[in-house]
Amino acid sequence: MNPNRPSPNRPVYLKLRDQIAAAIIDGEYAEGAMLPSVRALAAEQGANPLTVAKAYQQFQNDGLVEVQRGVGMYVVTGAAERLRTADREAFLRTEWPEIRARMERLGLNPADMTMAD
Amino acid sequence: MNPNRPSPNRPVYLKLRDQIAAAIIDGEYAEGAMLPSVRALAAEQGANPLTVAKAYQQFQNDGLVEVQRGVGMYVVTGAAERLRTADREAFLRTEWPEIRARMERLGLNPADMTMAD
DNA sequence: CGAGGTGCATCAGTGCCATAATACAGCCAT
DNA sequence: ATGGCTGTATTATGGCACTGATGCACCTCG
Repeated sequence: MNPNRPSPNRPVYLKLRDQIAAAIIDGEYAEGAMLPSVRALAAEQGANPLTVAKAYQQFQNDGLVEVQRGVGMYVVTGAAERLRTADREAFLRTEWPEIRARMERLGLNPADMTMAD
Repeated sequence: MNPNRPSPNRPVYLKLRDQIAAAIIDGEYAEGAMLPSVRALAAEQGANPLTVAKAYQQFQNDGLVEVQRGVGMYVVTGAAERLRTADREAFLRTEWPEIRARMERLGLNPADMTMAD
């Protein structure tokens, strides 16, 4: 019935990526700490190690995690802050305008939206 | 770099569906009026007629448009209102909580978000 | 009746995603 | 040194969603 906006079949590696990013921002994966091995996280999430690796990859490309080959992947210091600010900017620039337009069309006002919906 | 939340490759038929829904809500496709033929809209949007048909299909399933075989598809009376209310409810129930959580994580507050940015 | 417009069904092709099974390369504690 | 843990590369395979092309059934109008 509804527009079903969030893509129905979000790829697993993207879900994992979001989930990991959230964990870093929240400090669940503390800076300097080693994040779960691809095999461990794969087993925990019921996914394939390669899929987890694919999710991890983007973070190392962005220099947010550091790979110590044969040891593990570690969260770089300052990763949480960098991640949050970059995320926020991207959100405001690309997502928010659409959301705002959508809400306006539906007769909703963000300013009126508090904890209670 | 960023989570890239809105699925990068949003399927065409979903984009069309959103676009059509918006047109109905805004009255651009008036109630009782016939909406563009699948071929016409396909040509205009540079898409495949089948893709447009797929976008239209959901509206007829929901009884928002009426098909006169061999003639065209017409917007049912009351479609705009029904569509908006259903959309709004769905938005508040499924999308908004996620958006709110996401904003909170990024240190944003909907109440502070006005027309600016 | 015939031409041109409708929606709709069918089949096939394409690309991304996820999985699997190995194998390799590096590090570390025992 | 050896076993066990890391990440990584390779190749192959299956599934699924999306797209594309064609043809058919139906209606309207002249």
